[in-house]
Order: sequence, then structure tokens, then C-alpha cells
Amino acid sequence: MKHATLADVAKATGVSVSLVSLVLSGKAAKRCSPAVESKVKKAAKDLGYRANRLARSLKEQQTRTLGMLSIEVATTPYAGQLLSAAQKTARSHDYELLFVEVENTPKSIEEAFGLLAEHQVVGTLIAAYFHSEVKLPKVSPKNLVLANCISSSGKYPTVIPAEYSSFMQSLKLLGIAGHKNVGLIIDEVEWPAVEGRTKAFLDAAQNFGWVRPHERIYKVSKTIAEHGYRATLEMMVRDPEITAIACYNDPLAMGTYQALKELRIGIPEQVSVVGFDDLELISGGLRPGLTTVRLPHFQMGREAVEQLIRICEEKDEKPMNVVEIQGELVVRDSVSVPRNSAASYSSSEDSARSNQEEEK
Amino acid sequence: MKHATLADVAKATGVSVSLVSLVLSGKAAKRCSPAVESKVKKAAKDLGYRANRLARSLKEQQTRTLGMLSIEVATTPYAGQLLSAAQKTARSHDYELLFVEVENTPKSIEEAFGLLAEHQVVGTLIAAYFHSEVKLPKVSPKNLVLANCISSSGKYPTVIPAEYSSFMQSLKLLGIAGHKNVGLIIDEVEWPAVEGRTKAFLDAAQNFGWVRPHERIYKVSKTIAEHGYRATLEMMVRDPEITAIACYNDPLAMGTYQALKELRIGIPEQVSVVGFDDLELISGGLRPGLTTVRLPHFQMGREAVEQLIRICEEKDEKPMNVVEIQGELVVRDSVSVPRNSAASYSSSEDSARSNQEEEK
DNA sequence: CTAATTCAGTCAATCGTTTGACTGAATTAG
DNA sequence: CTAATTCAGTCAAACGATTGACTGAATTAG
Repeated sequence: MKHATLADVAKATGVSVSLVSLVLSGKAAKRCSPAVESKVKKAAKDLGYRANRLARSLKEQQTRTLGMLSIEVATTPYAGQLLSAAQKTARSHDYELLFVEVENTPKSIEEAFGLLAEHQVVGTLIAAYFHSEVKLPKVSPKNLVLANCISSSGKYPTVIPAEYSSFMQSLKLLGIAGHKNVGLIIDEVEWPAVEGRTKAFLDAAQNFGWVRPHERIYKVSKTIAEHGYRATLEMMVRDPEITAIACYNDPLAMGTYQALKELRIGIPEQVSVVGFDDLELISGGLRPGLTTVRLPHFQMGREAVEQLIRICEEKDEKPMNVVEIQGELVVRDSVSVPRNSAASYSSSEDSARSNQEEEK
Repeated sequence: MKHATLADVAKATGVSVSLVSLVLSGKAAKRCSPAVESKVKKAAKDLGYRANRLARSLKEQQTRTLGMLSIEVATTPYAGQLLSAAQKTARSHDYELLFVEVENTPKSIEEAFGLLAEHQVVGTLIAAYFHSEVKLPKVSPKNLVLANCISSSGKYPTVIPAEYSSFMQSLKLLGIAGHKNVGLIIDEVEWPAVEGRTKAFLDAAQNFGWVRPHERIYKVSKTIAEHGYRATLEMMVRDPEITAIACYNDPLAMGTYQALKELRIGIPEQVSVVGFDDLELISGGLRPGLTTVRLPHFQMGREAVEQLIRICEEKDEKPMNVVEIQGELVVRDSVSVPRNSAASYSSSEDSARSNQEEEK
């Protein structure tokens, strides 16, 4: 049971294929009597006619299909929002998304470009799932937008998180609360994300007069809870006067929580903690709730597709080259004023004891 | 700079379009001299010729495109694996994936079906991100496979996790370790997943002689850490002899950890915990690592697409109607023998007593 | 009353690929 | 030497939708 075609509708109404096409695409302006028009529409509906996009695209010499290349996306919890936003945005402009997963190698990406070319996509979006550099092949399609990743070529419109100012929001919170002894736990690899957040930390330190910030950066080789735990233990032993810890991401913060709890250091009474990413499972699941910054995955997906469609349709006078999107500070309960400015926390030893007492 | 077509290659070599087509699709058997064949191939390569799939599909009256409908997928951390597997599997059979996100309503799904029909997809996959029931419209395409969801119609091949036997693996672990007092924290909503796991719990209780299992099922209205925390506090207060807690999923187990730590109950020395899902961020991030069951998202995606392709190509004598895929037990460090059966935990009485005292 | 315009539609070419039918030359069989 | 076969290709008709050019009739303008 194949789909009905224009010819079927034409036969059913006894008019020509041309007229049916004109009527159904609303271009029948002065070419059709109202009577025939409604007959055609009725027949189309009865037959369940739907245009064959292959034929239409072939004739029109262009599709409304976008290619979405995901770099090892799907294995991370970030994946969804960006992809979801991309699809919905595309859909709302009557575009479809052809989804392909690739590795971050020129070869793999080039293969995917080839595939997409065969499908005559009009534009391509490349998304990564943490803010990283993507390795493009020498020849790339002209309508290309990068989301959550950058390319050294710098030739393509790029939508990335505003690392610096996003992270700065949570650092400001610590600064304004009065913290002076703040530690940072961060990835040792020099991703763009690391760079921006480190700079934010150092600038915040400068602005708020934080003590010895350079010595209080702890690098970890993997940004997982385990490493956050170890870094925090080390930090608190070496640097017991620290009153706030900023973590590169939420999994690290999860480890920080574990270490602090093990050391009987109260959050946030004795040490405040901020994370980054807002992985709901972690940030909303921890006790107390983790104050963190929500990465704008949804917005990036939407913005990237909108840019892409704009350049595909050449509506754009001059596309923005890099769009930075601000994350949203999500305030939960892991930040308070530093203990030494609060009478009741005059001594961490006391607090530790009082914690134990409280639990009885 | 449009793409080269067969006509371009033909012009470049001075032969007919037909012959180029024949050569490039390897059907030139006896119709072409070796000399011309290599000339054609060279020209095609030089021009970067790639077949236009729209034209090909139009002519052949069938595409190699599959529709992938995701039900509110992308917001969950599970999303990726299934989608990733689906795409890779499709790709390995030379199929592409048109990705559409829908809501779980007949209307939204029907709209998507229409879109996919316009794109002449040969088959459709519907995936949900937790094992749930999907509401299909009255008319659905014939080549349809469900992944991680079920439909009341029961007409379509369905690939779902083996809830019962997957959960049973971790319950067996508790049973074999010698636990007799086991609590279950589970969603109050009657998803298929809840049903299967509850039955597993009751059967395990029967087999291993667990005490009063029915009274030890704690229902929560949301399966998040917070509710796991509250349920666990309640459970341990009401039922201090419990030595093991099985959680419906990992976020609940995260809450269980928090409650047990707050009560100063050691994991696993005093109470063992098992989760479900293997959300790496949680299960690998908790201390001690959470023993849990990895949901077979990747395998479901792959299996579903393979089924789909099989029915699309009508290779299948009789497609399996429901394929259940077993999850993998991931053993970390949250299970040990129960405290009162182990000599080394003779002091567990002490802990238990002190626990109770603390709770007063 | 003729000419121009409008109305209501049809014709036919086109997009790029595929493939069965065809052709003209060369080779082989008998 | 003729007839049949093979070789090396070409022709042309689709697939379904689009759209500028066209047509024949009716209406209107002058």
C-alpha cells in the first residue's frame, strides 16, 4: 500500500497533475475555480496524500534536511539537551535532522560529510559533548556550524558556553559571601573550558582579594568524583584554612562532598562548595543541594541550528562568528558565609564535634 | 559549487550517463571495456562524484532511511546509549537515521509519522528512555519497532530490558551473601519496570526466605535521591534489623547512601545496598562504589534496529515479538555478608545499638 | 462588433539515477 | 561464407513534484 501521489489525486478528481500541485501548494491563485479547488483538497485528504519530499527536493534542487554530527555524544548525560534543542528548533523551521555519530578524527568526520552530501543536506551542525576542539578534514561543507566545540580553522560560526562569565557567577557568589580562602579543583587537560574557568578563578581572586590563588589550584587527571574526593582530602590537609571550594564540574563536587563529610567538615557551615554543569542527578541529589551553573546545552542547540538555518537561507548579512552563551547560576544550599566571619563557626574543631553531637 | 552528477562524469569521459551509472554501481559486468571502466572511475573520483540519494531513492522507489522517534528522550542520561547504538547499527547496514523527538501522545506521534512518511522512510523505531508504555495513534506505519517501551496493541516487535531477571541478579547477590532482612525502595507508579522488579523482589524473598518482604517495600513518588534518602531513614527507624536495601534505581541508592551515612551505618559492613541502571556518574561516583545492574541501552538500540532492518527487508520468516535483553550485574563495593552472620562484625551489635540510641 | 483581457486549466520539460531494450561492430561457430 | 553470438555501449522511459509557457473559452473594454 504505497502512498498516494499527485497523479492519484489528479485521477480521483479528473484534473491534471499540475493543477493538483498548484492547489495543494497554495499557488493556484488565479488558476483554479473554487469548486475544483475544494474537490482537489478533499480528494487529497481522503487519499491521505503527502508530498514525496524526495521528488520535491530533486526538482527544487534543495532539501530541508540538516546533518547533525555528534562527536561521541551519546555516552554522556549532556547529550540530550543539545540534540533535543537542535531537533526541535530544526522542526520548527520545517527542517529535518539526519543524525550521525562520529569520532573526533578528520577521517571519521569526512566520511560523515560524504554521507550527508549524498543526502543533499543543506547544512551541517557538529556538536561535541564537552567544550573541546574538533578536528575537521581539509574539505568541509560550506554551511557548517559548530556547537559546544571549536575548530582551529576558525572559519565556521561557533556556539559555545561562556566559560568565563558562567563560572564567574558562582565565584562571585563566593566572593560576595566574603570568602578569602578559596580552592579550585580543575582538569589538568587544557580544554577551552579549563582555560576559561581558570581565568575566571584568577580574576575573581584578584577582584576579591583571595589569598594565594595560584597555590590553591588542584589539577586532576579525570574529572570524576573519585578524583574530586582525593583532591579535596589533600587540599584540606594542606590548607585547612580554606573555606570554599570551586569545582570544575559537578562530579568533582560530588567527590568534594564525600571528602568533606568524611573529614566531618560541614557544608556549607564550614566549607562552601560550588560545582559546574548542573547535572541534575548529582547537583539536585547531593545533600545539601549543590550550587552550580547550568550549562546552556538547550540554548546552544537552538542557537546553533538557528545560525545554521540563517546561513543556509543566506538571510544573514554577516553571521556572528562566535556566540557565547551564558550559563545560569543555580543556587541551592552549598554556599554560605565563611566560618571565620560567623561567630558560631569560630573553630572547625568545635563544629566537627558539634556535628557529631547534632546527629545524636 | 554544486555536486557533480552522473552527467558531469559522463561528459568528462565522453560516454553515456547510463554507462557511468552501470560502472559506478558495479553492474557493468559485460557491458564495458576495462579501459573505459577505469577512465570513468577516475573521472568520478576526480570530480568527487557522489550519488544523489534523492534521485536514486526516487527511481528505486525506496530509501535507506529509518525514522527514529524519541519520546522525551533527550533529557535523561540514558538517552545516549540507545540512540548511539541505533545510529551505529543503522550505519553499519548502510541505513541513515532521521531523528525526531516527540511527546508521548498519539497526536504528536502521528504528526511525526506523517513527516517520516514524506521522507519515505522504510521503517520506524520508537524509543523511550525509561521502560514505559507508549500511546500510538490508530494508524501506524507497518515497519515499526519499539525499543525500551511497550504498546498496548502488542502488534509490533518490541525490545525491552529483562526487568525481572536483571534485577534478580543483584537480589541473588544479596540472597547468596546471606541477607534475610532486605528492604526495597521502589517507584509507586506501575510502570512495566516497577512490576518486573517488584516480582523479582518477592520471588527472591520466597527463594531465600527473606523476612516479611511485603512490609519492607517502600514506595516513593519520585525516584530521586531525596526520596531515597527519606525512605531509607524511615526504613531504618522502623526496621533496624534490615541488613540490605535494594533500590529501584541508582538515584534512589544515592539517597540511601546519604541516609545511611547520616545514621552512621557503614556500607557495606552494616547495610548492603544495590541499585539499578548503572548511571556511571552515580554508581561509580559513590563511596563505596555501588553494586548495580547496567541497563542494556546499547544492546537495545542495536537489537531494535537489527529487527527493524530485518522486517524492512522482509528477510524474516517471523519476527520475534518481544525481545528481552538482560542487564549486566556491575559489582562494586556496596555488598557484603550481613553484619550478624559475620564474626568480624561482632561489634555490629554495638553499632546497631548505638544507631538506635542516636536515633532517639 | 472586434480586440484585449481574464479565467480555468493543461502541457511538457526538468531534477539525477536506474535499467530493460536496443544497436552496430566484431568475433566466433558451423 | 553466412548466421549466431558476444562485446561495448547508447536510448529512453520511468520515479513524483514543480512551474513557465501555453490554450481555448468566456468576459470585458472600447
